[in-house]
Amino acid sequence: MARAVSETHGEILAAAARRFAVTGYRGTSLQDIAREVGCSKATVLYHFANKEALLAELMAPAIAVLRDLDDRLTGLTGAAAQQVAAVGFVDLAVRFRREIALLRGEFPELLAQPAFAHIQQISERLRDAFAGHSERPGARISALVLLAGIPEACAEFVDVPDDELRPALLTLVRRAVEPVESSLPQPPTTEDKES
Amino acid sequence: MARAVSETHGEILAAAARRFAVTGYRGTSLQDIAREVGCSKATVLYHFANKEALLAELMAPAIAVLRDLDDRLTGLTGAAAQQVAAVGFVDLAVRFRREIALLRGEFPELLAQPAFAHIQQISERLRDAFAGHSERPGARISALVLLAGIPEACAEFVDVPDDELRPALLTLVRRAVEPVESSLPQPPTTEDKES
DNA sequence: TCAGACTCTGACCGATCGGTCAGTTCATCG
DNA sequence: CGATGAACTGACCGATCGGTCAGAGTCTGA
Repeated sequence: MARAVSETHGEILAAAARRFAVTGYRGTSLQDIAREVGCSKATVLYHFANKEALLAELMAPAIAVLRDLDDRLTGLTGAAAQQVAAVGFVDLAVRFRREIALLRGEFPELLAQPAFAHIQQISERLRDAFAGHSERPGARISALVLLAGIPEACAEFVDVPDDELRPALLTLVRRAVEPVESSLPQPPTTEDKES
Repeated sequence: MARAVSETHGEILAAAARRFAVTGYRGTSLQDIAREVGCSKATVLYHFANKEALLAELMAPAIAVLRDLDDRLTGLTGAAAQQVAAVGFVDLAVRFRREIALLRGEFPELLAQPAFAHIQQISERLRDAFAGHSERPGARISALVLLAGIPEACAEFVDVPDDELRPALLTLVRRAVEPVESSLPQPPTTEDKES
């Protein structure tokens, strides 16, 4: 009955994604996943060190893109940071909205897990960029509303095609974001916004 | 050692609020709450039928206001509905942001509990109103971003005073919301928006 | 004084959780 | 053929969960 290793590994991963999307991470037991695959719980733990490793592998691509966005943000300030953050984050949320849907509302406690320790800091820098590094409360509040609301909307509209969801979100962001006062006379370097 | 009933009852409620705010609803056990009060777990369950009843009593005031908003929304369409929904929802989120913070990201599964069965429907009607009852995807997407993001922002900025948070959010909503085409020539009846 | 109601508790329950482990099956290869 | 190692499993573990229950302590009013 032993299948090729990669086969079962992938099946477990797919089953986990399906179950997490329905009942959430905490609400899904290893037994549930095993039942869906048609193997024993011990088999799941043979292929993955623990439950957290299963989630980490599922989220790895999305996290890689998030880190890349964080890198592209370093050094940018004001309107330039706003622009890169907005385009990058909307793109990220749209592309990985299925992964986001898996975690529906479990981000806070999930981020506390060792595997996602750095995500917290990245999201704080992203929020700063969204606010154009402004200290004005209005700017920071708008930034957080968008950063929290966009993933939620992406997870909800899983079936809306990318090229409909993305422009709608970008239009919303442009309208909603507080225009930042150019404290530094910074030329709008929009050259790398589509890299 | 027996205290007055209302005293212990209130202490348990306060302790639960404190613990829920830190570790979330699911992440807080009845034992945790009992430890914080300085009584036994059985005492907690003497004063409250079960864990869900504890949460329900904690959220009761917020839910009452939400139902009231829902009532005021019935019959309204287009821009009028948008206006009432925006002002009402922002006010609700600001006033009860401590209660919202308790549940940080646990809304989806919490709403599945019997005690909150009707909330799901109310929030759907609220989303419709935010979108001005428009079917345009852009309008519906913006509505969901705001409806999901505003509570999150309110929970995050617990320490920002009301009269700073509220106008910032209202400004954001006015900028972000898609202006609805007045399909019905409806006079802007804003008379009851501040009742 | 005493019955009954109220408040509170320790001990216990069944269920479920993530995770471990010894051992079985089986394909591959020297 | 026999040895090896990867794939897989059932049985089991300790911990924790929400919840139950019989009974102890205390107060009150007839």
